[in-house]
Amino acid sequence: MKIPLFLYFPRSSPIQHLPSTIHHLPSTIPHPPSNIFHPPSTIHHLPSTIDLYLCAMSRKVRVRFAPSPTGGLHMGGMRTILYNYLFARQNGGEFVLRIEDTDQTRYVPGAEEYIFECLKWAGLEPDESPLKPGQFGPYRQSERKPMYRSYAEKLVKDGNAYYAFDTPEELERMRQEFKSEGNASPQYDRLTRGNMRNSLTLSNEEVEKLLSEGTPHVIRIKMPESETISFTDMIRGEVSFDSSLVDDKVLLKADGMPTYHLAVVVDDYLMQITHAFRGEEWLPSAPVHILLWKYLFGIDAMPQWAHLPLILGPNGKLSKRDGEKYGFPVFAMNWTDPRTNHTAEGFREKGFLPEAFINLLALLGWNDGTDQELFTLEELVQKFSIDRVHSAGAKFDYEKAKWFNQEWIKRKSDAELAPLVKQLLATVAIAPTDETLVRVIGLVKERCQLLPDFVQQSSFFFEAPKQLDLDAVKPKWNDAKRLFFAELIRNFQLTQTWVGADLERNCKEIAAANNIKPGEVMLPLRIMLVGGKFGPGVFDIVEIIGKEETISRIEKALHLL
RNA sequence: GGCCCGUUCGUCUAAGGGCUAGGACACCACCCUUUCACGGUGGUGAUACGGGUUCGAAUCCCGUACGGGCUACCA
Repeated sequence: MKIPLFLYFPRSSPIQHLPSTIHHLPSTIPHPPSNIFHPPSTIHHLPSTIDLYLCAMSRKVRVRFAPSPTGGLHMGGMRTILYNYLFARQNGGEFVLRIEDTDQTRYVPGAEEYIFECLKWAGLEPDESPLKPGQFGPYRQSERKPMYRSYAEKLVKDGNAYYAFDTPEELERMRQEFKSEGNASPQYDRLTRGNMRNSLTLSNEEVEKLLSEGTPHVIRIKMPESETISFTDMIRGEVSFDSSLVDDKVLLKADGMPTYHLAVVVDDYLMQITHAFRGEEWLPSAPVHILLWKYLFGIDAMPQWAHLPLILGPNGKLSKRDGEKYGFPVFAMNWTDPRTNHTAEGFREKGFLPEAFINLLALLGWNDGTDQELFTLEELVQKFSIDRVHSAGAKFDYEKAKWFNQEWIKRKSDAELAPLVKQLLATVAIAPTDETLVRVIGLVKERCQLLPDFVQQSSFFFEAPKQLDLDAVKPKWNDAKRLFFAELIRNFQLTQTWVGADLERNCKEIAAANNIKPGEVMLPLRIMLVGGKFGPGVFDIVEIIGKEETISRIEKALHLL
């Protein structure tokens, strides 16, 4: 039986394994009255399955992908998009694309358009986006700037955040000062905030004065002294943090823009997001986001989180650099950095079919429990389930990725492939007729892993090979063979109907008459026509390239032998 | 360093207390093939380690080791 995904049942009861850190907490913790904050004595009261069910039932499923337009779209991001898309389609929900461009110093022209193009190529188009606004716009955070400040101010008013006036130099000095063996990177937190210039340490008058003078400042969350912050991740089950170990993250920057932490919570709320998928690298900042939900909108409104496992390269989180170093694409499409003009390879240009790309991405961390590995997007929509997503990171295997592509090339019809191959052949100035091209594709497609392989595998059908691998022929070349080929040419010249099977029979008869085994002349003939030791059956090639071209290539080769 | 997450063939993974630990990629061999592929058959190859719980542990618990992530007025 299939359980709709939004009825999420934790795999293990949260009560079974208390976090070990819980025992070390001081015993004098205040007990806040929320059901998601668990001082030791109330740890059992997680929201029940029924609560989650009721909460989810009342809302239409809405998910979002929120990239920051700073460069190429990583395959990990692409997989997050896929899972979002599948989840939305499967639950009759909506998939939103929101641009997280709150860091104006990292603005990269063209990056946003590039992301739209990736989605289009993969066929994972959002229901709402900057290009297709719904009723929750705007869909760029830079255009939502005015909304964030009031939420930050509310946090300050309620005592959950504070103004901080420290300059970058002062922050750096603090980090140096508190650096020790036991603490490699001191945080702005309960231990250090008392030494800094903020509305916690300054008098009200001073704060008012600084504010009215327009002194640059940020707003930071004030992490509680000692609470256990827990939530149930859709993939990992219960995860807990000790609030005293989390730093006072900046919520609103000096330029008035929110940081990711504030923006993601405010926007997810305003856009009525019900399920939030993101990479595992976000797990450590989850407690900040949970607290913000509690302070701002109530924990019941918070989406269910799923932190997806990372896609790993040969050494850790897969990076653009890995691709360059080991020769495989990391981005969905080619990305050229406008500043350096440097291009990083993409799956599209490398010759992957979007179907294959989606297929391999889906299987990186998920499977349906059977031996099936090839899935169409429609099948994935049917069969995907978030609780079959692995919690461990998956190392990317380019060899297997190519296998997926090869399988998809074989699955596609010759006619479907034709326009793609035609485009590729055009780059080497070959312009075949559609009819011939489709025939050729049928003969060579199972020899191609990547689309550009079609050029090597099919160009000799349309033009004589520029180089012949004569070294494969010369060692065993002799006068008997020379005579044979002379006779073969004569025979071909006299042949009226040009049918591969008949020609092959003739060829074998001539060989037999000259006391030559057919095998001895097949390879030389192939080299003469193809140039190398590859390609479909020799007489399939002979038939397609035709009488004149066949004879001409044999004659040309004979001069070289 | 601290916190968090993780650990089954080289890689992706199956097995939700009960078989000989299954499949796929890659690799090797053979078959098919007058080339290269496709296809077919077979093979090499894994439960990190140590303790528990249990009649029985890859599976549940604890510890250790190892791997990864985070530790910015970046996302």
